[in-house]
Amino acid sequence: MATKIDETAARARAPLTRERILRAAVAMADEGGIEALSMRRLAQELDVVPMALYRHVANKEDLLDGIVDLVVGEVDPPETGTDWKAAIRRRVLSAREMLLRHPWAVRAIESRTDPTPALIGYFDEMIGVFRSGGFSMDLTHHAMHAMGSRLLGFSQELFEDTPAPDAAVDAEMYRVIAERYPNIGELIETVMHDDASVVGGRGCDDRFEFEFALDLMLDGLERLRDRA
Amino acid sequence: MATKIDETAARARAPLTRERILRAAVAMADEGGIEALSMRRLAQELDVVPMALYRHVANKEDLLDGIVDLVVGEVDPPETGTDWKAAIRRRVLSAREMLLRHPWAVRAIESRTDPTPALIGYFDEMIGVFRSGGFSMDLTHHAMHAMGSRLLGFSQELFEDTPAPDAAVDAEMYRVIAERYPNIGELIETVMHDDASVVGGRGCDDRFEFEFALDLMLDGLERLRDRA
DNA sequence: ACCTGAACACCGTTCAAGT
DNA sequence: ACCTGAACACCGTTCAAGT
Repeated sequence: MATKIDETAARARAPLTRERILRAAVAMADEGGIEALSMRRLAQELDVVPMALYRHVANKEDLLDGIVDLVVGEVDPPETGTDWKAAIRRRVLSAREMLLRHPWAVRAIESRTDPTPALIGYFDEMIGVFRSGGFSMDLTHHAMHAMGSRLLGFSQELFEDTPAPDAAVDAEMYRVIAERYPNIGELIETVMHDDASVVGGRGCDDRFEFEFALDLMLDGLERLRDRA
Repeated sequence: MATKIDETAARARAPLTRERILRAAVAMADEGGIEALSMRRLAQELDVVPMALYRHVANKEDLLDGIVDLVVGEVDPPETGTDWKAAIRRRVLSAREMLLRHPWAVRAIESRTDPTPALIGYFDEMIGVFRSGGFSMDLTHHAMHAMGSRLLGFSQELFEDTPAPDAAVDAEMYRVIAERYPNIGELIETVMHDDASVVGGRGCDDRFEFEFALDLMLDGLERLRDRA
């Protein structure tokens, strides 16, 4: 009887739309990572036969394009009426928050071969802010590239989610690391020490580090603009 | 008879080793992208039954760890005896060249949940260069984070491989883009114009843009070091 | 003890057979 | 015309049966 009601509810559910599919896909990726998102599991989640998805989505690539656009759309539009620096700063931090909400998004975006509409719009608006901040088109161009590049090549969030299940195991691990990688050992020691005051403080203050990099870049760009 | 010789040659081939498997995997990813790399295709390429790979590799994750370490190992070690700025600069450019040789590497590295040994070593050496350049441990820490972050959130190589098969199609596409995205339109126009002298010049000089960002960051870091 | 074929539990997508 | 079950060509990996 409960089953009967459930079935009725399922059948009465809103009809399948692209929107509904994309939202379910985002939820699925949020929950289990991008590799947990499959057409078949998605169909199951929506109480629908796998092939039904293909009426609203050309294929899986199209689905990925769709969810990328959905989450990029979550980034706040740039504020108008503030100076360029504050506007860029706010927007970049808003983008960062979106990426924290959807940890799979970076890789999903990087896997797109063609830029999606929302992505293009995002860049367009960003360029606009630089321009109205008095940047030449040339400098704006360089600025956009600079803001997008990862200078170490690899993301360095490598040590962020090292779990600390046991202080003793942790200490032993630290000893091993420090022996083989003296510079990292010293760095960890410094960060740990500075961090002693913070409650449960281990590792880095990611938000602080991100803003450090952001301000370094923005200050550098400002200097270049004023020099010209 | 040719078949007979081929079979003999195949059987006489070097025995399966982890090294040989990893090298073949890198070659396969180089050729067809990371999604073309499968255990089964790899085994086929090595004239071996799929299960034979599992003697040298725990599973596919282990294989990916392995090829990440292999390509990270291709990055030149930091020079000693030069100043910190030149050493960092050279090494980052060396890393960039590796990433251009292996376009799949960025995503592969980002998909690793735990840092691999070569990755840890890379960071350790980089930290060492900053330290011997007179950077405090604190500033070194921030510098490492700054060099690793992507401030636009998304990589911006989005427009780089727009093909130019037909000038007329290109012009039409440009008109459409410029109408909808005025700032990108203006940027493209500027870049195209500046680029007129370059032979076949379309799009950005990626190397220049990368060095622009790198120098912006390094100059900013130097200023911070000297201030302290 | 080592090796490996078959099998399992998945994929994305095609296509022909149903309504 | 629309929908969908079965099928196809793949995956990574387990496991039991072979040597």
